[in-house]
Amino acid sequence: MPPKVTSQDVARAAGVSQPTVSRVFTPGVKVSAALEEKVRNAAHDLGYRPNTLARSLITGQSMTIGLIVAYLDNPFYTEALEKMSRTLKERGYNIMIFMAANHASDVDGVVHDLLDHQVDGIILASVSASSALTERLLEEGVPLILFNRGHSDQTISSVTSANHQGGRKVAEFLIAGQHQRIAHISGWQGASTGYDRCAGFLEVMAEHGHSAPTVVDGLFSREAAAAATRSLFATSRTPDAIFVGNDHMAFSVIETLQTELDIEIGTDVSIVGYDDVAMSAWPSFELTTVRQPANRMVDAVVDQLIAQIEGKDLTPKQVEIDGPLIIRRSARIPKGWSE
Amino acid sequence: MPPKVTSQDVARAAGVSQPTVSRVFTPGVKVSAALEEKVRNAAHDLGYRPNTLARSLITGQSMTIGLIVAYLDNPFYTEALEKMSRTLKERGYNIMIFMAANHASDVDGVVHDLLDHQVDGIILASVSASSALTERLLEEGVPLILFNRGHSDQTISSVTSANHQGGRKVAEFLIAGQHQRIAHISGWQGASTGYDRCAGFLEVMAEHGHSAPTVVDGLFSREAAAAATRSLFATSRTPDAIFVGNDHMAFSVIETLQTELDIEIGTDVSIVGYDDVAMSAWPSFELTTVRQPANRMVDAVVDQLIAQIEGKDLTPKQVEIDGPLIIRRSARIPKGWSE
DNA sequence: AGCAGGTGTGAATACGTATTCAAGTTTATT
DNA sequence: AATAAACTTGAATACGTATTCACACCTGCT
Repeated sequence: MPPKVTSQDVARAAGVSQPTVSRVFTPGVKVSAALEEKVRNAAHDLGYRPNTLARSLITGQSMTIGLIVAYLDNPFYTEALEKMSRTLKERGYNIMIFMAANHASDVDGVVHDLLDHQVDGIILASVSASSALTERLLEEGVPLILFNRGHSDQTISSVTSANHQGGRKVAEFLIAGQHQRIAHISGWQGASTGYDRCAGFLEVMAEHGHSAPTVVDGLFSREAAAAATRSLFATSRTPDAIFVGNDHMAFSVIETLQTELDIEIGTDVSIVGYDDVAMSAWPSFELTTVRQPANRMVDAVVDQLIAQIEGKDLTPKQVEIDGPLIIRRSARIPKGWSE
Repeated sequence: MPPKVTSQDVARAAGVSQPTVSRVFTPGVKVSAALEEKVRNAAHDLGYRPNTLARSLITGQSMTIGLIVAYLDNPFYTEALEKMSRTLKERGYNIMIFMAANHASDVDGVVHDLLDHQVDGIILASVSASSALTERLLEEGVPLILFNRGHSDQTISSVTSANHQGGRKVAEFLIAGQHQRIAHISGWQGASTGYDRCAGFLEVMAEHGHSAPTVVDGLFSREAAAAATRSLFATSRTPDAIFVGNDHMAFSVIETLQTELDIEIGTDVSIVGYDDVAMSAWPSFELTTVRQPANRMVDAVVDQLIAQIEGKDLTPKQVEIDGPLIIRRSARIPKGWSE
């Protein structure tokens, strides 16, 4: 194992000083063409590459973003993860990733790990943070953004889709479709995404005189959603439409209806989901759903985070990105609405 | 933004020297109980946490593993990713992650990024490395392991399932089921996983006198697999069984058969996949498939990688982990085989 | 009491780089 | 041609920690 080659070694080989080597590899710093040539040649011959750790230690910039993510079984997050990785890499940042159970205590511990590694910023994908934690981060000057999760107090930045508006769209669509008994298997009510979609949905329902539709919490889980489905159909007044809090649960609902209850989707019962993950377009599901534009959401997170890092402007900002209702076969289509 | 609190600050506050503070936070180093108490109190009061960058710079251990992954749309890899994250964290390591297109050139660039960050080891999940790259890593003393991909020359470590054996199992199962026209939509033949499964399958077919069954490369892609399915059924001699190179493609094959060709799965045609991802057990698919034990494979990669890091023993090792055939409804069950 | 051996601590240094500062060199200006 | 201004470069230093080394201290032995 040969000793690592350092900027000193390159300097010696090129007959210049160590700072000159450093300057050659620091963008935006001028070095005469002659010396630059010599340094680059020497560096190439020796196989020199700058040590990022040493660089970060002195600049205070690690060029690393901490990413904490839960629910990786939901393909929406893997799509987002992939996009984040590409986008951040394009902008020169690396990702240090952790999976977290959704307990706040767990998240706190992981965030401290990230801080120890001097990350320049933190993205929380579908997990929330304790306020003790966000205060600490504010002190430390490390920006934090929630991805696909809002926060009650406005002191913390987030990027979500327009969940309230999306819930409204679904209710309007189902009501226009002449459905009489519309139920909702919601996302986890402890999460803003689950709560806001539900609230928007209920708002429109009330506006149209559908008082107190049945709502069951599906907890963003396939199993809970299947159980909720069974409970909805164990009563006398069975639904003719179900708005499901995300696609991941909707697939489970569809399968439960088809397999266990022999109910036909799109005719006997209309199903509408939320997210528009790739699987929603699969022939097995053909799921009508509200699109969360993962690409634009990721761009927004990255833009906002980097702006905060480089601008040192930590004023929180809540971004909501609107998405259309994507109409497929899983729900009856109202007259005059196009597929 | 308050200045970062360093070990110097803690030393001053506790009335000791900086090295003493360092020793308190370095496991396996003795400090008298009295001083340790004072240091821990001062550290707690000031909110001190050691700077991992500075520590890594001097120890030469970043406690970070580089992970490069492709095909994140295949749930097998997200399951593995989740497990890797948890396992590595338990053992004190962090993950720096990159998504890579499957071009070798792309991978080389990313690996250099990782080396610049002084990662202690590298895992390549379903991507392969150029030999120029592996030589460089060997020089550098940074261990590399391939996950779910083998390599022709034996100089590089890998963890895979027993793909050849798995391909054999499928062929034996389908032949025992009295299938007459068995075809194979293979995984990408440029990848060892795709190739080995195919080879094992063909071997058994030949042993039983089925000469030259139809094989089409599905490239691990849903679209290519759907196209392959159509081409198989565009001929006069249509298959009564298809071995598909992984589950991800198998779902696409099943949907194409059901939706476009109105063929019933498990009766008209038997489908067998490979991986046993969670989705295979979904009621919509009920896919018979060879299980790749993701947990055990991840444990093997992590064990092997850490052994190489800590033992500095870089002798390559190829690990193969056997997995059972999981029998479900997507393929006719031979007499005497239990579901 | 005297000395060998062990233990805990601080001073000094190292890790590999970016940056400040002063000195040296070139270019522009009158 | 002389001086001011602009630009390059190297010496020295800083980042925050872990580790070597020497020293002082305490223990247990003859």
